[in-house]
Amino acid sequence: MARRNDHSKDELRQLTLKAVRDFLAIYPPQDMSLRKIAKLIGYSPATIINNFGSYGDLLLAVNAETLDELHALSASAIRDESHALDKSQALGQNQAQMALRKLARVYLAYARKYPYRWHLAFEHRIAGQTTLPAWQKNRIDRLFALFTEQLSRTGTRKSLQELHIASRVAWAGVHGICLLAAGGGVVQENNATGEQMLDMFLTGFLQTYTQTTQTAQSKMAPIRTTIQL
Amino acid sequence: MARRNDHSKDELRQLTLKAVRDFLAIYPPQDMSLRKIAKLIGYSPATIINNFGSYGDLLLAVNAETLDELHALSASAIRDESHALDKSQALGQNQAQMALRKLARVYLAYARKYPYRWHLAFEHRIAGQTTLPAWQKNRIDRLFALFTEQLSRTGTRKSLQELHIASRVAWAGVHGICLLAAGGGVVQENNATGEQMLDMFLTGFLQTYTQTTQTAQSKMAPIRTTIQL
DNA sequence: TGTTTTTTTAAACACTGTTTTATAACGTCC
DNA sequence: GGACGTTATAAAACAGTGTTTAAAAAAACA
Repeated sequence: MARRNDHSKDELRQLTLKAVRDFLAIYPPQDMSLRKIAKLIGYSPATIINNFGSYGDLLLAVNAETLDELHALSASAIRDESHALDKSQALGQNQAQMALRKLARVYLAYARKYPYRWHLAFEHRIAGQTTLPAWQKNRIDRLFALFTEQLSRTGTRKSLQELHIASRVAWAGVHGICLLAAGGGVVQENNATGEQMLDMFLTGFLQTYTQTTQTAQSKMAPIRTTIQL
Repeated sequence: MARRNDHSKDELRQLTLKAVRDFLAIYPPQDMSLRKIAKLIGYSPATIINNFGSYGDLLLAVNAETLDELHALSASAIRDESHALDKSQALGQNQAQMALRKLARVYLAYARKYPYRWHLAFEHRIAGQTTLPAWQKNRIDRLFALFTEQLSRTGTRKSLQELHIASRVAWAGVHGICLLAAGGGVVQENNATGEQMLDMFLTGFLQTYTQTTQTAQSKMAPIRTTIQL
């Protein structure tokens, strides 16, 4: 019940975050608890709450780390691909497509390597918190931006609106495939490899996206746009 | 503490399931609890556990209902589309494509109308249950099968393996887009409408899928297939 | 040294899902 | 009708959860 001064405030933060990371390397999020983490770092539950605000805020901090790590890996992968000179076709457009494929593969590799943390970052809802804080939303937007950048570099002339939508579609496809391939959730897929699925998706998507300048909906069949259940 | 006989065993099951459905029509899953549902139906928590096995099993039963409902709506939508005669091009291939678009829209409409139940069905992990029971996995497979059927009707000659993968890709894309459009999760998208995203995705996917018989990976660029983080 | 501030936690609180145990009602047999 | 076994129900206890309160000890400052 007394002051210990074993660690500074920031050291304790890092210590706690590492404990969570280590825990989630072995056990799923639903097996984790504030009290277990507290025992793991040798402090009381109240101490963690004093430092993070609440258990939910601790999870939010962990998710921020996860998103930062995923972003850093993706950004550097893209950078490598952009700087690599393509002798067969030295066109920036194909570099952008390559970068997009690489980006998707980094996503999948990350989801496979850290499935529990990956799941927590994307499907966790903070109890009682109806909307997530701005600094967290910015991290999500930064991930979308990676897709937007590469799509804009494909050389195809598109409206800003359409570029925006396309980047969301690209992200959604990659994310959905990672859900299947990384497993851990309700849905799972063992027969098909994630790489095959990613390739099939991106091939179809990029081919149509780069071959035309007209909007997608103008090409589509004229059926009623919304469905009443 | 005594026997009441107000409801039969099956009546009580239905009563409980309806209470959960009603609850999830207003409040998110993390706000729900066994005791709240018990109070809602006027029985004790132990009674629910006696009838379902555990709280997790109750959620599983609710998810089964959700998946059944989604399947039924999807199947009938496809049936309608298949029986509708297309005067402009009376080809079964285009009917299949139309059915696929309709299927995707039903998914989106359902995710929008029952967001909490939809989320619960696809992202819930039963605590302590490492793998979900076979009767639940069958329901998931039945949903995949709807995509497989329509893809096989597009007239394009594909190997069984490739058809299998393609149906997973189609499902993953639709699911990822529904995640974005139906919101409720960490990621959310308000600017782009779900319909636009679905159209863009399916247009690209179907165009490439139907235009060629060769495998997707043979067309793709020869880069290393896996990424080491 | 005495006072204030900061850090830490034990204990209490209001929850959670689950198990145990007791009891009241039902169906069945004599 | 009365006794018996079965079945349904719930109260209470249990182990766990995140959070709040209150107190105490160490550090910092006067």
